[in-house]
Amino acid sequence: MAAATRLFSERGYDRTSVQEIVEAAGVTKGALYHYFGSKDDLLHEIYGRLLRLQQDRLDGYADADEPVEARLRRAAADVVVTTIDNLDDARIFFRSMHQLSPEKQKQVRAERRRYHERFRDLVAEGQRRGVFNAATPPDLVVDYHFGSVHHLSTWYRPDGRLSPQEVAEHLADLLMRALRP
Amino acid sequence: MAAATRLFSERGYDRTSVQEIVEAAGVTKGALYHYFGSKDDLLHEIYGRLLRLQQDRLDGYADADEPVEARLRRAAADVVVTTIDNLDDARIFFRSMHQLSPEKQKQVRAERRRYHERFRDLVAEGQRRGVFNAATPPDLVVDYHFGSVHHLSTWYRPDGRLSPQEVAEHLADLLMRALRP
Amino acid sequence: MAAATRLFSERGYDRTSVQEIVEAAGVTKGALYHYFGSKDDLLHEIYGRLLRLQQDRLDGYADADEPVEARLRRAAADVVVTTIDNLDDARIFFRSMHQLSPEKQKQVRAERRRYHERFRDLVAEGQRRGVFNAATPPDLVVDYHFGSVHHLSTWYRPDGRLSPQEVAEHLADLLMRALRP
Amino acid sequence: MAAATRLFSERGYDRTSVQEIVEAAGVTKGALYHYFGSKDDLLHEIYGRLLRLQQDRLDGYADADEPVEARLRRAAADVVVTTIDNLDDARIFFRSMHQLSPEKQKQVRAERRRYHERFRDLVAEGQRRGVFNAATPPDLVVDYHFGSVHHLSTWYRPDGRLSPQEVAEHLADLLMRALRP
DNA sequence: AATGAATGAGTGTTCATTCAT
DNA sequence: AATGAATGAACACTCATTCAT
Repeated sequence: MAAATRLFSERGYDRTSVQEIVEAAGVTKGALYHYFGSKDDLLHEIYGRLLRLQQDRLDGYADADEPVEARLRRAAADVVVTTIDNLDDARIFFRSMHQLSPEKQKQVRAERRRYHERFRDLVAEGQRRGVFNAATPPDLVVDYHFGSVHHLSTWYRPDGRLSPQEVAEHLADLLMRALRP
Repeated sequence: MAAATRLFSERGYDRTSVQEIVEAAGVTKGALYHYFGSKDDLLHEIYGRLLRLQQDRLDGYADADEPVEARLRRAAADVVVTTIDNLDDARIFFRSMHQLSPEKQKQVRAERRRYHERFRDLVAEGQRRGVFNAATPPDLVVDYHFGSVHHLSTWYRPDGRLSPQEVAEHLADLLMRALRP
Repeated sequence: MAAATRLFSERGYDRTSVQEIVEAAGVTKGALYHYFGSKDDLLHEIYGRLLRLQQDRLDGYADADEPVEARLRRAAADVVVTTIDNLDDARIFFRSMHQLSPEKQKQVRAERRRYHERFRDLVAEGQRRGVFNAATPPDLVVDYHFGSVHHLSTWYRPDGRLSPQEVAEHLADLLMRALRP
Repeated sequence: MAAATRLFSERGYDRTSVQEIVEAAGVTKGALYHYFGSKDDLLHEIYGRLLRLQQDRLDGYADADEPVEARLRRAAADVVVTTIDNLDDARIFFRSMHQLSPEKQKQVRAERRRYHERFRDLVAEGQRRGVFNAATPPDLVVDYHFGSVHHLSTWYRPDGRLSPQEVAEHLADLLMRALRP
């Protein structure tokens, strides 16, 4: 999976052959197919790994005993750091969704929706409580923020000027300022 | 090109065969290759078309004789509308960049950088004049906004609740609020 | 024809496309097909040109009023010089015969046989007269010599140490020595 | 390889499709490409096979404990027999060299040069010892002889009047006579 | 558990030739 | 006389997957 993740991220799912994966991993095709039913399965596992990770972290922040502003801010910043820390997974996630088989795509979409909704509920809660500006539909706020998270895999370079934490702080600041009443 | 655009957007560049394109377009392979040097060339043309369109529109707004807040707001909203109006192109743009040949990719990146810089200069100008919050590096502000534009091709549905203009107003509002001093 | 000759010699007949020929010649496909019925025709013309040239020269030497040794020697040396002077044609000749259409191949073979026979008759005449060693069948002597002529297109370089005349003298010497009684 | 050899010899390398090879061999394309990296590879293997065979035989004769005249004569005759015995390989060799990829061509040329040099050294040795005529540069002598060997694939027919051994004796005689002091 | 030879349908691309203009 | 768009069959090669061992 590590080999597949690196290769999928580098050249894209369709441009990576099973032969290249097994060579990079130092195993044989037979062995790969013994553990994964298909190439598509490999991709699905990568999706699952990232989705579980992000969901767990979001749940942790959302359930915390803090004001909603603090909870949203932490969650918004954390997803940035986690995405940068798993940039290969993230790049695959946003680029290769349509290359999953329809049924697996459906499943991934469902998990992603759960994630989106949890995040949206934080926004909606803040709007209800009057601590956030209610002019924008909360779904749109979430898409606004996650667009920028998604976009990280396009422009972020580990050797750039800003650390993951700094980027996370800036992006969380932008979100929180956009939500000021 | 219309047939190719639709198919690339639907199933992705690598999943679309030249055979499918020519069948959808009602021409023969020979005819296609008479006008386009390669499949990659087709993709490049689609990129060029969208890039020119967006650049022209941005230039129009940036050069206008208005306060910088108004110019940035109009540009930020317009790119949303234009993206939604060309959602197939946009989906291809964000998904298939890495499937372009390296030299064409370089060229596209250069044009995209020009676009980014023009937009960034508006942000920087507002920050210099003190009408925008200067806490966030202007490049990051641009990536924040364009992340959400990029993301549109993932979630926006023409039959959804919000019209392109409404989405554009909301997203531009979010940006302007995030930039309030 | 000059463009085609150069290209056929450089990359071989099958590796040269009609498109490349017309581009090199600065004409269009339509124009080429106006004057030549097919690509194969072009090749045939090149064959014809060289065959006529060599046959004319051989006839000139064979008909001369000299002892047979002198006539053979001159003919043997001259074909070397003429081949080197038309090395592109010669390379095409020996390499691409099998790429001619069957009927054109037949025709070329017939002309070549005439050429071979004329040369062979000189050898046979010398053997009858007792000035040449008669141990070797004259056809074989001709193939021996023409093998080396054929081979020139493989190894001869215009910038090499030996001039065409020097090579010709050496090869004619070898032949004449091999024919000493 | 047997199927490929026959087909390449019959219709030429470029005129033989991989499809035809696999059909003649009774295997599938996939199977062929499992063992050979490319069509070019197949050709290269055929070259290698003939080159190794000829080099081994030449080395055997050149290293023998005999006067140089005898060693050269045997080598010169043997290459004729071996060439006739492998006439398909030989025809491919002389006709299709330029269809090999540049780097493989380079390699083949290098091996061929080794072969040429070994042969040439026998000629030079005889010239030094005074048993051969020294008027002709030894490289040219070798090209003279190998031209005729090369040429065999053009004219020799197994059902002709002369057996391989007879042809070999005649051609070796011609060479030895040409080299008499 | 693991191998790797084999499959067969599919890929993007090329090309000599034609023909309406 | 000349154009160049169009054809359509062919090309070398790839690849996810299977399966006997």
